[in-house]
Amino acid sequence: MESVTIKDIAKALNLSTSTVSRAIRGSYEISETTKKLVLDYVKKVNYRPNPIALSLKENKSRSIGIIVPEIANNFFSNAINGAEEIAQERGYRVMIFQTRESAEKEHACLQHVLDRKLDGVLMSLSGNTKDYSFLETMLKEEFPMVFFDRVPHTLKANKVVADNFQGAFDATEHLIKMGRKRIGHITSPPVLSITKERLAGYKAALDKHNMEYNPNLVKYMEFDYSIITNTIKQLIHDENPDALFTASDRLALSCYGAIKSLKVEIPKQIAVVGFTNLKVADLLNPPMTTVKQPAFELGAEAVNILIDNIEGKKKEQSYRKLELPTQLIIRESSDNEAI
Amino acid sequence: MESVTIKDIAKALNLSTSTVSRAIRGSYEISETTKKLVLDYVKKVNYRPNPIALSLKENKSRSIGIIVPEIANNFFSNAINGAEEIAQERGYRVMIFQTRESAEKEHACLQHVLDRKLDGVLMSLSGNTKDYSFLETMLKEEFPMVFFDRVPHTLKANKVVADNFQGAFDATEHLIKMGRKRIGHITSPPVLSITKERLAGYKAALDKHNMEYNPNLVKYMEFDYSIITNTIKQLIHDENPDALFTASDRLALSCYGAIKSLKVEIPKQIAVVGFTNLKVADLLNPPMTTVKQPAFELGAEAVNILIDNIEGKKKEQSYRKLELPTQLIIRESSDNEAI
DNA sequence: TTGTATGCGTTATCAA
DNA sequence: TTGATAACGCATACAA
Repeated sequence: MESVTIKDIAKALNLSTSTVSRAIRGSYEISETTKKLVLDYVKKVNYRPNPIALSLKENKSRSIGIIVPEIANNFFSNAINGAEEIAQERGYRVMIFQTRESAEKEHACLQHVLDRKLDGVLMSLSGNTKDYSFLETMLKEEFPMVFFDRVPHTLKANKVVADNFQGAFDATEHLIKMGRKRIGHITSPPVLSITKERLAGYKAALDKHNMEYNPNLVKYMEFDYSIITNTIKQLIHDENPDALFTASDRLALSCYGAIKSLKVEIPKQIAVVGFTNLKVADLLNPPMTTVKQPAFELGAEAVNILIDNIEGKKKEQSYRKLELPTQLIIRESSDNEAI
Repeated sequence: MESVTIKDIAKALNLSTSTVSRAIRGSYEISETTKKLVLDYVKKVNYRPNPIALSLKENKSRSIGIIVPEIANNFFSNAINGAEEIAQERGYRVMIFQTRESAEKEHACLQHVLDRKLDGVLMSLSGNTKDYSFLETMLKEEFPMVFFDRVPHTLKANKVVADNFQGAFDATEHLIKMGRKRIGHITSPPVLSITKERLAGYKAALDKHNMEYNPNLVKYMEFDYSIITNTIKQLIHDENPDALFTASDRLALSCYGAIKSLKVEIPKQIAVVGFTNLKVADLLNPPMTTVKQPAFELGAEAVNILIDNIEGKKKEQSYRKLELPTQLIIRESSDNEAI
């Protein structure tokens, strides 16, 4: 796949490379006739500027990176879709990276973003990232960066998140109003911002309704499937919860699986509420009550802020934190009618 | 984020850039002492070679592209995971692109792959790609390329697919053995290879059991959700099928939705069999019988062939077609016990 | 063993 | 208005 270069064009047209370049870039310091001559030829041979050469020269790429823990996850892939759509509109390419929940891989991805001279990065932290020092350095050097969903709570940076507190609050309060007394909370690793915020919402709802917070009812989960199911079973066995509020789609599905395998009935014995935007929530057995997150919008808003940042539209080092509303969608898995 | 270059190192160490370059690349034509000197300094300042400069010089990137119709699709994201894992093992980076089922976007992605000097590309065709001429050109120019899942059936090329014929045959025969008489087939656009192969399997099973093929029971679907549900409802109304075999996870979920909204019971009135590897199939109401595709393995095998190709291990222009087995997983949605 | 010079594709600067 | 040249970071052919 040999590609035509400016040099080829110059040779063919008996011009210098600079003239050709000028014609292509639409510089005004050039005669209309030459310009037309070049442009016609360009079209004819389907010349395409070499983005690698441009990147080398300009030290930028008109591309942004998106780093997520896992693309085989509807929330993240939808967020990516939102981001990509806006990025494209605004003339940027997108490079997608996944960390598979590994802090090392995350670091490698960031390095790659820098090495490839990407203009900025959108990221959601891995479940094992404890050390923010590299992120801090990048922020200090003013590398354009926006965090979404799983954000580093101790760092000053642009952040776009769902209203995790309110979402968790609504879900928990709903369960309380449905008469549930022992509400378990299955959640993500404690380092993540979403974990803390959702736990806070859960606690606040309990508190409002004068229910005691019982730490035994809260389980933090790593990303190992086999352990997850067993832990949930153990929790059900030990603590006899009458409801489970989970902090993610993945976990909610694991709950369904664990509960089913115990021959326990949803919602009769245990109600389940997820935190997700899974398309299938409605088709599960029973249909799952869930806190809907605006994944697409999250990605879209985040990339808008990022590109504003890249293009210097930020107001002198002020960081934006955007919080998008969640929505509780009530279905049978938490519905007392079904009891 | 200013990065250290070879020139910086040379200056700091009072050496020439070529010496530094040689030390880093481990050339042997260099004294051990200088080598150590350079390498130590390299480590100290955390020098990282500029991949852009390398790409410009070498006209390759040690990166491959993966073009899929949609990443928010479990089958494709799992295939990507398989591909990425192997690619990384073999020292290649992966760039992910999605076409959103648009032939134009697909062409743009391919152009980008070429412009960015990626070393090869793994691709699954969009549902609207009718014109293979560009692909043909790329193949003729021997650009390393492997198709997977949705492959161009008229083109000589490397292909990795699931055994779609057998999978569809097994699914249909299973329904027949369960006593179903009017088996509908909801499938993807007719241009796709998977559509043709799965239809052939469906027909072959009917034929084997002396059942007449009725074209009215087959519906080809584009990628517009709203229409899909209505068409399925219409089919049920017009043709009164007692089973639906769908050619994808997405379509199977739409069937569930449509059937539910008609207050028809699965599998009592209509059995459903999907073609998918959806994790949730087991948790649906009722659990869904499905033809499992080895998505991860598909991606992994495809990338292996691709990299063999890139590294010149291919046997003089012979194309490989790999067909991976599928597996029918029987659950309640097609089970007569439940009737 | 080390250094110098060149080129990859492009644009900016300066000269003509 | 056009052309020659340098530079971006790197590897390498060639010279020393």
